[in-house]
Parts: sequence; C-alpha cells; structure tokens
Amino acid sequence: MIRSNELLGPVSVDQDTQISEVSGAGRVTSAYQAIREAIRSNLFPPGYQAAEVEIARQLGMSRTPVHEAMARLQEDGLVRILPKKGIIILALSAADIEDIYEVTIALEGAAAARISSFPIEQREPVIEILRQATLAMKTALAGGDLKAWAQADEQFHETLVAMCGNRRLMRMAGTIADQLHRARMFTLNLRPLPSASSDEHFAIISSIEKGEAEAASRAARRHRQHACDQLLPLIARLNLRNL
Amino acid sequence: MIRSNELLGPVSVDQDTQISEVSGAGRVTSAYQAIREAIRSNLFPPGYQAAEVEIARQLGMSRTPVHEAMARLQEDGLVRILPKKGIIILALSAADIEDIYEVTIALEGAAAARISSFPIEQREPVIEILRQATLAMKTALAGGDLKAWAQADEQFHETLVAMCGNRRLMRMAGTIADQLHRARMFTLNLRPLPSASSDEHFAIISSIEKGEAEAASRAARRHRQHACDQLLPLIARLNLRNL
DNA sequence: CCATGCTATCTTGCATGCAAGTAAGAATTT
DNA sequence: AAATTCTTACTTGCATGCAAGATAGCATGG
Repeated sequence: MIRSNELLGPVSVDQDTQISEVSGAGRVTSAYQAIREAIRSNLFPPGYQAAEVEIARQLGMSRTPVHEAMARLQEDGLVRILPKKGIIILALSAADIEDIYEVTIALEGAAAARISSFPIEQREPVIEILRQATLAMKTALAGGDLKAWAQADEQFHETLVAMCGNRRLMRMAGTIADQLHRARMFTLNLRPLPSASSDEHFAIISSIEKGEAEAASRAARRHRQHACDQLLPLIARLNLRNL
Repeated sequence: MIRSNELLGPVSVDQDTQISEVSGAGRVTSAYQAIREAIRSNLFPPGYQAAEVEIARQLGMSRTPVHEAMARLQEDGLVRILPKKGIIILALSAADIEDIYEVTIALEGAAAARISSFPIEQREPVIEILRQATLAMKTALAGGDLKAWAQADEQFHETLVAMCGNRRLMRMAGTIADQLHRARMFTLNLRPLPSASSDEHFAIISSIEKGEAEAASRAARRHRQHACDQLLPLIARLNLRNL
C-alpha cells in the first residue's frame, strides 16, 4: 500500500510537506484545486491512498474542507472514496479514456458550432487565438518540442470551450479535460508525431471563419475522434494501467 | 422574501413539515436527492430562500450533510449559495434554457451514436424500450393526456442516455435533464401539441436499428433542437422568469 | 506450523460548537 | 420627522468531537 510519506517526502520533514495552497474563495475550493492539480500533475499518482487528515495536514486546514473537496473529486471521477477505509486516486482504464473522449467530442463539437454562429466581430478574436495556438503547434512540432506542442494543443481546445459562452458546457468540458491530460502526457512520447493535428485545427478554424456551424462541429468531432483512435490502441497495447 | 413557513406549512405544525427522506447511501446523498426533488417538483420554487438549519430540521439531520448537498446543488446550477446570507433557489433564464438544451443536444447525440454502434443483440432491447415509450407518447397524445405524454417523452430520452453505457455522459445528462424538467412542465399546456415528436423519435429509432451512428446522432440532435426552438420563443414571449 | 479470534488503530460520517460576516430594526441624534 | 449609528439576531464556514466500521497485527489454540 502506497502511503504519503513514501511519496511526498521522508518522515523527518513531515511538517514541511505541503502541497501549494491556492488562494481563492474558501478552503474547500482551495483544497479542491490543490488536490486536483496534485492529481493532474501526477504528484498523487493513481493508486495513491490518502487519508483526509493527512491531506488536511499538508494543506494546513481541518478535515472538513478536504472532505467536501474529496466528494467533489469523486463526482468528477478522479478519486474513489472507500467508506471507512480511505481515499484512492483512480487510474483511468482504456474504457474510461474512451468515455471521456466521447463526451469531449460531443461538447467540443457543440462549442465549435456555437462559436461559428457568433457575429463576425465576436468570432474574429477567437479565430485569432485559435490560429496562434495552431501556429505555435506547428513551430513546436518542427522544433521537436513535444511538450510545447502539447501545451499549444491544449490551449487550442481550451479556447474552443472557454470562448463558447456556455458556462455549463465549459464546466463539464473543463472537468473532463483534466482527466485526459494525464493520459495524453503519458503517451506523448510514445505515439507517432501528430503532424495531422495542425491541419485538422485549421479545418476547424476555417469552418468557424465561414460561419458554418454544422461543418465546424463535424470537423471538431472528427479531429478528437482521430486523436482518440490513435491513443486507445497505444494504451491497450502497452497495457498501461497507470493513467 | 419568501420564507419556508409560508410555503411548507403553518408555524403550528412546523415539527411535522418534513420533506420525504430518501433512504440511500448516506445522509448527504439523502439530502441531495430530497432537495433536488423538492426543486424539481417546484416544492422549492425559484426565489425560495432557505437556511441550512431549516432544511436540516425538515430532513431530520444536522447541518453538515445539508451543507455538502447544497454545495453539489450549486455545482449543478440549481441553487446559489450567498455566503453568510442564505441559499436561494435559482430561476432559469431563457439563456440558461438555451445553454442547457445545447449541452443536452450534444450529449444525447453522442448517446444515440454510441447505442447505434452496439452489437445487434445489445441494441435490440434498447430499441424495444424506445419504441414502447414512443408508442405511449402517441396514445397519450391521441387521448389528450399531456402529462402522460411528457412522462413517456422523458422516458424515451432517459433511456437514450441511460443505456449508452457511458457513465460520465449519463451523470452529466441526468444533472442537466432535471433542470429542463421544470421548464418543460411549466410550458406543457402552453405550447402547440407536439405531434411531430413521435415521428422524430421513430427516425432516431430507425437510425439506431440500422446501426447508422452518425445519422442517429444527427436525428437526435435535430429532434432536441426542434423542441428548443419551440420552447424558447414561448418563454421569451410570456416573459416567464419563474422557471 | 497454521488457523482463528481479539484488540488496537486507523478510517470516514456526521453532530456540534464557535467565529466572522450580514442585514434588519431599534435607539439616538440632528 | 429624518437620518444615522448601534445592537441583535441570523447566516454560513470551518474546526473539533464522537461514534461506528474496517483492517492489520498479535496472541492463542489446534
């Protein structure tokens, strides 16, 4: 059983092992974001078993906010609360990834469609950001900087949902996007160079520019579907469980 | 300001005003479901201002589970927690309805596509349920029983997402569907008879039966889009704020 | 040596207590 | 009478206390 001390530092410096606190609205939000980031960045890897009181200590707060944050994280599908036993960071199975992609495909498709139906003066700045991000992808790929490529790619997709104006969609997509992040980072250097991505992005941008909502939706969905089709066999073949 | 006593009963029987408790996993879930149902059924109408302690009393539990349930309900967009002031049941604006429909359209489209890609032996029973629900809609409509029609319609859509096998999608769609429920019930007798719905449902069923995922997705999306296009002008025209 | 039962400990679930912030209304002043 | 200040009651946010369940390890009996 993996315990916190083995991962966050030796016992002797236990008093110092604190994950960075995020100042925000309340302690619950603070805990939620901090834990989430810890999971996203793999500081809390899948299988990591934590106790509320331990995380609370690391965050410098009582169990209550951590308890509430964990409930939210379980809702998000990131952790599993085993009653009277503890909290375990969940791994993502291949089936999970497929489900997550399916939802992402649906939501991003809707976001692309919505942006396409904006008036031109509202579409213009969005298109500019999307284009910049895609160009950054191209240059990063040309320079062999996969990490920069991934970052630019994420910015493209984040922009797509962040700019669509539908808050519920944004929240849902955001929640789900974090879960993909880990899987994508893990397989980043394992998969073939994603050279087609830029073109697919440009296809999405082009449809948005022309105001063709249905085409933009389809292009966005096709793009994510391709990514999913590339990622899934990799995970299955390598029998990657720790995502 | 609307207070609980005015809505849930006179003061003299305060000790008896309890909203039905749902036995389940824990008190948090119990509170969540009970409050959610109270909102859904308009027992807690929009604008209703509640205090944690009051609801806790009605549910026969302490503030803590109610507090956590309320946090979830705020996440769901059903209530707003005003710090140090109270909890207010939110109304749905026309823009909210539009956003909700947009997400529903995306998710149900994905669900329909997924079901279409099932092997035939798995598709068969789903199709049967969908067909039954649609037939029930037809007979209800013929008999002028709008309430039965709405129930059958909801069953159709619930089945679509419940059977798709993607839990994340199910949860998201479920959360959002509840928010539509109120609006649909309010406008049920105000809108023209939804005679086209059955045919659109049959179109969805047909595509699923043929295993045409993309067609099923499109049919499902078009159907919900039509419903949205019918509902929104009504809400705007009647200046309905209390949804 | 192995199996079985017991105990000590660790876990969450929830109730309660306390602090801090808000608003409404009473009391006071102009 | 009107405006202003102060008090008081009520709200959530969070810490803490306590109970109940689960587990691991030890002791005990075979």
